[in-house]
Amino acid sequence: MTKTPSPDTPDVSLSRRERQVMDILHRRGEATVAEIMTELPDPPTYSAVRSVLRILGEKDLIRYKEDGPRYIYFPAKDTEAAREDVLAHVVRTYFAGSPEQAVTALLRMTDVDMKDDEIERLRDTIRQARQSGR
Amino acid sequence: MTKTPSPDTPDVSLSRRERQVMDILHRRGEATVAEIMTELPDPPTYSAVRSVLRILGEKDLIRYKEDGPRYIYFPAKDTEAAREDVLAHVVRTYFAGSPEQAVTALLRMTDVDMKDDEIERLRDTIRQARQSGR
DNA sequence: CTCACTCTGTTGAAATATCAACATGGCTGA
DNA sequence: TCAGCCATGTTGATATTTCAACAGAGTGAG
Repeated sequence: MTKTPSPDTPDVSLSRRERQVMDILHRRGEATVAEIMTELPDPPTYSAVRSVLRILGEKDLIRYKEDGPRYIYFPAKDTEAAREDVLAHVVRTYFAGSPEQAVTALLRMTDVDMKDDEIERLRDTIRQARQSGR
Repeated sequence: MTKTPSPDTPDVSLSRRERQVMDILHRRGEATVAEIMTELPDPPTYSAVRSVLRILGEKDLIRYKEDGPRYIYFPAKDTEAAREDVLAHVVRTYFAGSPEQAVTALLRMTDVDMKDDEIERLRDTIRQARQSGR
C-alpha cells in the first residue's frame, strides 16, 4: 500500500510569511536563504527570512543540507505527499469534493477555446477509467 | 476610511484565521457568524469571529446580505473566479506549471488502483482535446 | 598568515493578528 | 406593551508574527 502515513497533523496552519516561504520551496524544490529572500514579495532582510526558516524547521516542515559554507533548504515532506494534501484540500474546499469538477476546471483554464463536447468526452473517459480501475 | 487601491488585489496574503474563514465560506457558499464559529478549529468567541469578518470585509474579500435580524456572509469573488485563481496557484507551485500533471495526480488520488495505461489513455485524450480546441 | 567577506546563531523590539468584553439597537413573544 | 434575547458595532488588551541588529565562526584570496 502506497498510502502515505501522516507524520504530522494535517491541520498545520501557517502564518503568511511561512506559507510564502513554503510555496517558494515547493516551487523550486530547494533554495538558499538569498534565493528565498529575492523571491519574497516585499523582501525583508536576510535575518528576517532566516527567522521564518528557523520556525519552519522547528515545526519540522523543512530540512536543510550543507553546501559548503551555506545551507540549502527544502521541504521536509516529499513533493508527492504535499501534492496529495493540497489537492485534497482544494477539491474539498472549492469543488464540493468532486475531483471531476476540478479536472474540468483545469482543462477549461488551460485551453479556454476547448469545445464543450470535448470536455464531456473527457469526463466520460474519466468515469470509464474509474470503473475499470476498481 | 474606504481605501480601495485596487479592486482585484493580486496580493492575496491572508492571515491564518482569515484563510480558515475564507475556506469555510468557499466550501459552504455562505454562512452566518454562528455557523462559521462552530466550523473553526479551536473555536474562538463570537466576537473574535466577527473581528475577522470585519477585516475580510475591509479587504473586499467578502460581502453579506441581511437575513432578518442577522447577516449571511459569502465570498465577494464568485466561485468560478476563485477556482481559477486557486488552481493556477496550485499548478504553478506544486506541478511545475503543468496542468496535465495536476490532472494525473487528481486521478491517482481519486482511484489509487487505477491502472497506469488508463492514465496514459487519459493523457492522450487531454492532448487531443487540446489540439482540437485551438 | 591575515584580512575581508559571507553565512549562521541568537536576541529582543516593532508590527500585526487574534481575541474577548462591553455597548447598542431591533425583534419577538408573553 | 415591554422585558428578554439575539445580533451587530466598537474598543482595547493579549498573543503571535514579523523583522532587524549584532556577535561569532568558517572560508578563500592575496
